[in-house]
Amino acid sequence: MRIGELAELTGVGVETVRYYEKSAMLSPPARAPIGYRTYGAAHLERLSFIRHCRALDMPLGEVSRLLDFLDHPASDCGDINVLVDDQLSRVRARLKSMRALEKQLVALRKQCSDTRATIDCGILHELVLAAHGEACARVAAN
Amino acid sequence: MRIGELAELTGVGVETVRYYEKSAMLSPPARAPIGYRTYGAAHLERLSFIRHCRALDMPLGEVSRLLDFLDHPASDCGDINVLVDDQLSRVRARLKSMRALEKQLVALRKQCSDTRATIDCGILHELVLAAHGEACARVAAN
DNA sequence: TAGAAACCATGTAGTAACTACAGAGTCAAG
DNA sequence: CTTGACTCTGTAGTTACTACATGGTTTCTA
Repeated sequence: MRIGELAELTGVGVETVRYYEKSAMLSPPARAPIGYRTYGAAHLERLSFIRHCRALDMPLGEVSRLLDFLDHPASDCGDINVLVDDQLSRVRARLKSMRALEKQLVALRKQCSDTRATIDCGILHELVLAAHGEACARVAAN
Repeated sequence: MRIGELAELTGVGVETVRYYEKSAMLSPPARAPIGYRTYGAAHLERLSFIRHCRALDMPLGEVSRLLDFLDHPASDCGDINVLVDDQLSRVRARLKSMRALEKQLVALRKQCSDTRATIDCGILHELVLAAHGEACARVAAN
């Protein structure tokens, strides 16, 4: 299988596959006499694994650690639990701040529902006021 | 006010202030005879505005557009509404995928609650199987 | 008043995870 | 036989910062 086919099957770009190889996520494949990369089923599995983890929003560094565990089946898996727990708390923290964000944006959007001059736009007013308030709070805190 | 004070008041790093200047988010300030940047209240307001928008997770490009609106108060504000709506849908899309993500991670975490050999780790098994399944689905789809 | 700590300046390079070329070689189809 | 699609390498761009390296200035302390 050449790089284009592998990329298609896994839904990533060709450049990304080469990038993964360069950053040691994928082992260098065999080469056809002419120099073209030649992949087999093992590479397909490994690349799918990487993409699945990335879909879970894991940083490549953590995916790399998981791959190490896969390559050393005798090792203890306690660290895997920790890794997943960490990922889960990152996701939850992010989720929390995104929810707050959504609320703020909805409130902001309510400030201006029709088209008028910028100078009268409730959204812009609101943003300026909020920013001003934050700056003052900081000044007062010092 | 020198750069350090401005940075402190707005809660950003000194380097970040210089970065904003370089990328034209902040206009170049006056300079003391010795070359030090000298800021006034206007810069403080503007930087606070930028940080507030960034806290709403807006890309700098959009913040820059909002600043343009601020600088041209006579313009029509319809585009501001669109901008905020776009930001809101980005946030909501992200929120949706994060929620799905959390579910998957929780399910994953359940696969392995105690320490055992990596080869028996339910999490790793699950990840491998899921990745395998995705790859097969893609192959079948073609 | 000397010296150290803290501040400021510029410019460059690093981060994450790709993405987008430029320039050149190879291959299959019409 | 040429056109288009594919591949190769290497470099540079993206976002929003952050971290030096190197050198000048100010301010505090002994």
